[in-house]
Formats: sequence, structure tokens, C-alpha cells
Amino acid sequence: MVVISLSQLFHCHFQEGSVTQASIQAVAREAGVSVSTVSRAFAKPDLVLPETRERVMAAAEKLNYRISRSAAALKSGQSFRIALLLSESIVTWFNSRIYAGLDSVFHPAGYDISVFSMTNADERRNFFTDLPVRRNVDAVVVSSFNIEPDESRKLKSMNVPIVGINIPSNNGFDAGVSIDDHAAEHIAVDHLVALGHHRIAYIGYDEMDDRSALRYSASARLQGFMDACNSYPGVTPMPLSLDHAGDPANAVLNCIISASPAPSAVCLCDDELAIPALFRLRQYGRRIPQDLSLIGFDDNLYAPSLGLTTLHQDPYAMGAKAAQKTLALISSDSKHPSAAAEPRFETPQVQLMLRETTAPYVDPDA
Amino acid sequence: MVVISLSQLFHCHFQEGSVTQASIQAVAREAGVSVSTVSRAFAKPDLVLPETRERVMAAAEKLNYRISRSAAALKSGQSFRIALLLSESIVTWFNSRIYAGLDSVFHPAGYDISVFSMTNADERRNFFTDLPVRRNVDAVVVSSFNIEPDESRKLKSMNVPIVGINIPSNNGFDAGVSIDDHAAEHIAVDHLVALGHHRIAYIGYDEMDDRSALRYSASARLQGFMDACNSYPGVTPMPLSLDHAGDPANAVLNCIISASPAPSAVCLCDDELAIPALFRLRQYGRRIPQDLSLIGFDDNLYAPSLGLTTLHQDPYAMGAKAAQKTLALISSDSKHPSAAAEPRFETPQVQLMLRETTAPYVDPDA
DNA sequence: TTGTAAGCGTTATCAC
DNA sequence: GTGATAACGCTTACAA
Repeated sequence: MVVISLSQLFHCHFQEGSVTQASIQAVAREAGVSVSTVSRAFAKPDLVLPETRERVMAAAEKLNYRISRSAAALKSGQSFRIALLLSESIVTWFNSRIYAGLDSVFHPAGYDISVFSMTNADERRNFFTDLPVRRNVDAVVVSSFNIEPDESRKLKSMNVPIVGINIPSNNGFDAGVSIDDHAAEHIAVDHLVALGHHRIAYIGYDEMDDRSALRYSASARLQGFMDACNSYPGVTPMPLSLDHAGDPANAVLNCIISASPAPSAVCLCDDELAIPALFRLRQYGRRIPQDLSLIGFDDNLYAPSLGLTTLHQDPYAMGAKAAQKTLALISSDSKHPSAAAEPRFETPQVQLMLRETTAPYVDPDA
Repeated sequence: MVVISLSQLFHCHFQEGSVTQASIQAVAREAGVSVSTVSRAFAKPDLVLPETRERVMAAAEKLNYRISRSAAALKSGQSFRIALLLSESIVTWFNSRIYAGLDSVFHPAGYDISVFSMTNADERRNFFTDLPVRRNVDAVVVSSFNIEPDESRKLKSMNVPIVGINIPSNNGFDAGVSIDDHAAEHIAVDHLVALGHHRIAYIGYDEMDDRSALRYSASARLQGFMDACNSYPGVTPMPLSLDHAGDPANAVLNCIISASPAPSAVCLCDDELAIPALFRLRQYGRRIPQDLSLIGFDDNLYAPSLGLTTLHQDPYAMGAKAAQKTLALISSDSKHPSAAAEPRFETPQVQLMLRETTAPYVDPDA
């Protein structure tokens, strides 16, 4: 009678590494070194002899070993997790690119991004009351969020770097990357005035319809538009606003048709609004740019091929830059308190992309 | 001389909880219970007396205590991290919605999503060779990825649930949510044929230009189109393809202009292509739908307000559903091997959205 | 229902 | 440059 014990049966399975996940102990044994050496070989490769490192890596490879991020996180006191605060869903043109830009830097550095999107006042209040991220993230990135002073004070209490993207003020932030919405609209108005336009409309969403939206950008753009128009004698700004609900294309059409006197040029708060507007206006016989000039904001996916004149911003680059600043702050936090990547705050340029939706003013009565 | 010790100096700071992060020990002390009770109060609230729980929660609140996710993860053996494999950037219409749908389920459940987007063959090979997620994720979600048999075998070796979204085959997956691209194009063709069209073009990207793209969806759609046309006697399918490079609007325009005989209807592989096409074709005098019918795919953000007739899919819902299946698999894994949410594989319906870019065929010579 | 105590798999502090 | 060992902050048998 042949007796085979369970451990004998399973021995080969364990050897093959397909069932059990090898720990650092096993790798140390396999490589004939101590666990500390294995740890160093992964975390601080230059502290071990190249030859030793090779042996460790070979053993790790053989056993299909990977460092446990949880254990490393626990011991090192970091969580390797970054909180990203959004005031809208991640599916928007802007937010998805911010995420991708952040991830392009954070992911290779071993950090995960935990997204908190607060789309209404309740979610927002709960977040700042509970502060669920406390002690569980190494930094907070706040994007396009019209954060209030006591909210940013609450974040500060977590003692981790707070980095802002397109935020109203640098106050309460350790670093930031924000475009100048106000100045950007000024560029648009300058262009239209240079073309001879003097009745210029601005169309955005009604600011009051949800309090947590990226209200800052919206109001800064409108304000920039107003200030720019008012800096030119004879130019009449016509601020119009839309309900968030309903078909944006129709809303813009109605808005423009019912404006009196009729504007000869329109700045739209973003391309997401400008594109349906361009479409519908042409469909209803308005020639663009001959009868009406149009300027968008963002330079999104469709703007180039539709020939939309618009203000260009690059949220992917902004996200990447913000992530770099964040990592610099995280590492400086522990060692050299002042070695963070300078400058801490940056303002990327917004560029007017001249395409086919603006043209010189022509007097319709002439 | 007054001597004040450091600990005296800092005492009040620690009390206020603003500098040091309280651990579970401190909460236990504050609440007058053991650490296990504190742990249970958070993780398994129904295992402690309501009264005790209250005391614990009050103490935790007072000390600003939050569970350390790293420590909980280490001890429990889970990582509370999900890998999401993408074959394109997360910024696409489809992927950003998949992410948002997954996150809507994973985030509340305490899981983070770690995105791995493989946009070229190198990245893809490295990922499957290294398998950096091994031992560090609780599940893998694969989205719109034309995964190969030996790749899915490698994933299987990790012993965590593998869930697919819009994948070519359920083989190697524990659960999945995929639309039927083939059947969807059949619906589009049925519609056009019913309108009297018989020279119908399909425009997609050249499949060969990057091997890692979501080739499966692309080829399945084309195949569905071909099969559908061929099922109707007298209907001529005209498969055309585009370079990925250059302005899509111009590419589509050229493609259609140079096709001979001229098609009376066109199916486009997605709305991202259909929208610039619609725009440019109208700009160049082609009346749509009178001269040419157009059908897109996706029903994206702009399709409704542009009046684009298109095939509707809902990636957000697919992501949410996939996440639910994933969580079911994770918890069944440890306990009841068969209690996973049934059915494990689902095929959401794709719906034709009839709008304003298709019309009955009119003989141009009549 | 609650407490005691033994780890989970790393990293860090020492020696050597 | 490398090795022994003590944490890190939780969870979970098991005991009470």
C-alpha cells in the first residue's frame, strides 16, 4: 500500500508558485539572503551589491514574487493613494484629461488615484464633514472646484499637500496649476473688437442652477468678458444665460434670436456648448462666420475638424504638471521642507486658435 | 527657572488631534473598550452592542480617527484595489464612462481603481510579462480589449476574478458585459434597407494601423455590416477604410466622394467619426439626409442635439454592472464558490436612435 | 458581547 | 553591504 501525504501531493504545486503567493521570506530563502536584502533590492536597489541584486531578482522572478503594496504602505506610513476632488463627473472633456494627466505621473510612481466627485451640495458637505480621506491619502488634488475657505482649512488639517487645478485662489494650497479664465476671455474680445464687432454676446449657463458646479471658471470667464468689453468705448457686452436643462442647441438658438439688438459675435462658455450652437445656427440659415462670429473655449476633440475658433487649454498637461508638483511636495514633506518643485504655482497660457468661425464685422444694413 | 519638557509642551497639541493621527489603540482607550471592539464597530457594526458602538464612534469622532486602509488591507489579505485594463486612453467617450460606471460601485464599496492603459504593443507585452498587478489587486476588469488566449491565461494565473467589458469572447473570463457589435450593425442595415437604400457604405479606421486598439469591436461591426448587407439580395455593401492620421472630417469626405458608385447611405464606425463627417458633408453641399443617409455608433454627448441617427450603447451602465459582478465574485471567492451574481455574462441591448440623418432613398436620376 | 493575543508582509534601526 | 529584529495598525480566532 502506498501512502501519500497531503503535503507531498501539494508540494509540486507550491513549488510551481501557481497556488500560493510567495512572500519576501521565500524569496530570501531562494536567493540565500536575508529579508532585509530582498526588501532593499526592490526599494533601494543602489544599497545592495549588483551581484546580490541579480540573485534576488532571479529568485523573485522564479517565484513570481511581487512586493505587497499594502504591507509596504503600512510600514512606510504612506498610503500611496492620492485623492482627486472633482465638482463634476470624470466623464467631462476637462476632467477625464485631468485624470489622465495626473495618472501619467502618479501611476508610474506607484500611486493610485481615488476619485471623489461631488455633484451636489449634500455630497460636498458630507465629504468635508467626514473627511473620509484623512490618514488614507498622501495628498489631495482639487480640480475645478470652487472651494470655500473653511473647506480648504479642513483639508489643511490633514497635514498632507493640497494641490489645486483651476481653482479660484491659491490661498490654502501648497501648489497649483490654473489658467487665467479672466484674461482668456479678454483675448477673445480683443480679437472680435479688432475684427470690428461691437455688439458681442456671451452665453454661459445660469450660475444658480447648481451651487457646486465649477462656478469659479464660469464667473471668471463672464467677468473677463465684461471687463474686456467695457475697456473698449462703443463696445456693448451682452451677457446671456441658459438653463442647464433641455437641448443646448435650441437654447442657444433661442437666446441669440431673441437678443435685441442682434449681436454680431458670440463668445460661448465652452466648446461643448459652442459645437451644437454652431450646428443649429447654420441649420437655421445663419451663416457663420459671415452673419455671426463664434468663439468657444477649451479646443476640444471636435473643435479642430469643425473649424471652431476657440480658446485652447490643455488639461492633460495641467494634470501632469500638478502631479509632478504633488510628488515633489510629498517627498519634501519628509526631508527638505523647502525642496519642492519651484515655482509652486503656475499659470499655463491660453491660446486663441484662429479657425473658421470668426470674420470681420459687416454692417447688415449696408 | 522654569523647566518645561517637550512632552508637556506638545501635550495639548496631541490632545487636539491636529498633529498626530490617532490609532485604533487611542480610540479604544478613549471609549474604554478593547481594540477588537473598535475594529468590529467599524467593520462589523452588528457584532457590537448599539450602545458600545455609539461610545466607540463618539471617541473616534473626537479623535478624528479613520481606519487605516493599508493596515486593514494587509491583515485581511485583500488589497481593495481593482486593475482596469484599457487598450486606449481613459479620455475617450467610452472609457471615461466605463471608469465612471465602475467607480460608482467600487468607490462606495471601498475599492480603488488602478488604470493600466496599453496604447502600444510594447506596453502590452510588458504588462503581461511582468504582471505588475499580481498579488496587488482583488480583481481585473478588462475593457474593450482584444485580449489573446495566452494573455487571458496569464491573468487566470493570478487567481483573482477576471471580468470583461466588450470583449471578443467570454473564454477565460469569470463574468462579462458586452454588447453584440455584429447584431447592432445588422439593425442599422435593416433600417437603411427598409428605407430603400441599396448602395450602403461602411467607414471605419484601417485595422492595421495599431495592433492594440479595440480591434475586436471594429472588426465585429464591419463583419456585422457585411453579413447584414449580404443577407439582402440587391444590396451592395461598400466597406471603406480611413487612415487614423489626419483630419477625420476630410478623410471621410474624400472617402465618400471618391467611392464609385456613389453610396446613398453610410454607416460610420462611431459617432466620433460621424459628427465631423456630418459637418463637413453638409458644408460641402451634400444634403443630409436627402442626398445621403448617415448612421453613427455610440450615441455620444453630441448625437442627440445634432440629430444624429445612431446606435445607442450605455458604457456607464455597463461599467456599473460589471463592477457589481466583480464584487459578487470577490466575496463568493472566499465563501460560497457558486453564489456569484447570475447571470455571469450579460449582453445589453443596443438601440437604434432614429433622428434626422436618415431618410428614404430617392433615385438621383429620377 | 467583548477581550486577549497572534500575526499579516513589509521597512527601519540597529549591529556586524 | 548585509543580517537580525522590532515595529507599522489593523483583523480574527479563540477564550472568557
